[in-house]
Amino acid sequence: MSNIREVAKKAGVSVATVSRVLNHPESVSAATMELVLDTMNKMQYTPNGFARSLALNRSSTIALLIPNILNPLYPQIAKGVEDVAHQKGYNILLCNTEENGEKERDYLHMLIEKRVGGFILTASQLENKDLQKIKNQNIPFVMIGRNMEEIDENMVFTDYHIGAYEITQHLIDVGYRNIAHITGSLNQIENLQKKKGYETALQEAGMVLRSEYIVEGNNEIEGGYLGAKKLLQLKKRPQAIFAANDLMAIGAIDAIKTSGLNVPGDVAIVGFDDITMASFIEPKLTTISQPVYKMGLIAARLLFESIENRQQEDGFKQKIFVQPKLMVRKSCGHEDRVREIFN
Amino acid sequence: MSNIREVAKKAGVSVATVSRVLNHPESVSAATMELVLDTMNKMQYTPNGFARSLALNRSSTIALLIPNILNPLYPQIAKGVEDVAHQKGYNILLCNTEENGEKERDYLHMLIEKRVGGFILTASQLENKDLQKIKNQNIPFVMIGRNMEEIDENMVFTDYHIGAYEITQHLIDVGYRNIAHITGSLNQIENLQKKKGYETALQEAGMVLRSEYIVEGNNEIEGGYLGAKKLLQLKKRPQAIFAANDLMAIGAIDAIKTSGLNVPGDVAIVGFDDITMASFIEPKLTTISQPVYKMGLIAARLLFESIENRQQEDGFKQKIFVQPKLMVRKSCGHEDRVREIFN
DNA sequence: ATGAAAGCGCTAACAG
DNA sequence: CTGTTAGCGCTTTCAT
Repeated sequence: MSNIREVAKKAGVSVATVSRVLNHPESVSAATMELVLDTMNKMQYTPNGFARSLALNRSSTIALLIPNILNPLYPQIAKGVEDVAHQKGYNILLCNTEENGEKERDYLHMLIEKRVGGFILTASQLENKDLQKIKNQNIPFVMIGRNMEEIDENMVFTDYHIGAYEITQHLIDVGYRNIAHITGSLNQIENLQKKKGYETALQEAGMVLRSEYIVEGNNEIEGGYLGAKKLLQLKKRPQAIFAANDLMAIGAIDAIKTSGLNVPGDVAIVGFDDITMASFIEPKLTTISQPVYKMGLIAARLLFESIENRQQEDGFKQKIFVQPKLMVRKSCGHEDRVREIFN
Repeated sequence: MSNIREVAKKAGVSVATVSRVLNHPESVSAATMELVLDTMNKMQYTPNGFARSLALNRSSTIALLIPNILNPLYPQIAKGVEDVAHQKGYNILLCNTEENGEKERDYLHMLIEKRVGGFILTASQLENKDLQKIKNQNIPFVMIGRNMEEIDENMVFTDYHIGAYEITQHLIDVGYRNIAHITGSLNQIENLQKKKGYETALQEAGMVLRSEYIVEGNNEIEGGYLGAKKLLQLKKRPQAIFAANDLMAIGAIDAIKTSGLNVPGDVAIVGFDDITMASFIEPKLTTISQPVYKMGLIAARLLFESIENRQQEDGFKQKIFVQPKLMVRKSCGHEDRVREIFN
């Protein structure tokens, strides 16, 4: 693997000149230019990025931390981030944290050593102390998905509380009285917020909260399946279930079907996220949509803004709020109920 | 951001010693060890990975190139790769090539400059010339998914031809005579192989190939939808459709349903890949399963093997063949047909 | 327009 | 067990 010195020697110029044709082509005569380019080609020279980054003290890679790449939500975010990163000539270091704070912290250190240009933290479990570490190293970052009122950083998020509130409200509007909730992992703040939204909606409607109607899932299809099975065994079977994400909703639908019951006839199901598959399962899933691809785009743009202006007294932090949106489809039994009522 | 020299000075030792506590802790006295560790902490020192990689001439990151992160197949592969990479203390540079040879080649250059430790190329469109470039730089790589008989490199793949042959065969066995095929993008070799498998099965069964029964899709849900719509308009509507991947199969099912027809009653559908959702759509999808997560694992292990033995006269290349497996579920109408025949 | 040389932060001989 | 020092390959000032 040849280096800049060998190229310089072979071309009969100085290393500075070779460096210049790469970085400041305008400052090199046409003849030299061609000569150097030519010998680079002949020698199959590829500049060494490490040396370059070391000299320049900056890299062209950013890090993307996501909790679970197998949840279709996150590839969409990744796509958004990738689209702008690639356009900026950056690469992405992908880290799958598996919703594990330890692993996430682990990655954090590796990435700081790698001197990434910035971080995008998705549904991060990092604590203030960890974030402080990033800031101490003066590495810009933006958070996606989690609204932490108390910290003043770049973030783009939707309000989980409101989303959960709205969809529960919708279930109430349709006419259900006994509404259960399969939560996500309750050590994640957004799942607490969703649970809160669910509870608030119920309370405002003057309904009692029944603790047996709240079961904890694990954010995966299987958790939804298990949760629904548990709910089906209750003496007083719920009429509707709000699953904290679409994956669990899909699992819940599966559980209900395999129990010989009908969705939404016997039990209505709604989810959260609006992953692509939500529109393709049977019945089509009523859910809360967040524009995740866009959120990825926005977060990445925000990040590059910070990267490009890092020298400045760190500018204003932005909190970008994205409106969650109720998508009424079939699984909530909206139409059926409406018909029933008017009969 | 402090560096090794400052730490050394503050701790009153040499830079070599500081370096040693990081890289060869066994060769440092306990007292010095603690002292140095302590001042590192105090100064919030994080070693500079660039400098390290430059001095060592090796990095701890590998690159993963995938065609489309939005196709759930690839996150599974990524998970497999990530699992072993993380265990080895490596990070992953993720590149989404969008099935675009240009973009892939683009990434290739960036990654070579970044001196990644190795490449995992998934369903790559790279030509021999490009691969040669990687080899010239002496960077190990392994290919996933595509069996290129003619080149002698590490690869793990399933046989697309056989898979397509088998599932078409199964359609024939069930009793269908008019079997259509929605292909993937035909500029990708695996889709040519699948098409070939479909054709071979038909021919061996003594059936005629009808060109109007072959329509080209784009590997996405939408392509399957459009393809199926087109097929439904044919004078002689096919009884069964083999879609070249599950995403398109899902699109095709949607198209048939929205046309007021029934799957598999009116038209049977089968896919390829066995993505998670294949078991959750209605009817459950008959498809060909490839153990993609495992393939990711295997590929990554293979890669690390090459990385760790790179100095040796490059060892044997391995071609690991993974058996595709027919998953018979509902969408092919197997049971219905069997019943019909025995009535 | 070009060259000489310092320096980015680290590792690993080599010497003690 | 520890220190001195020569690189690793590149960019950039400072001369010319």
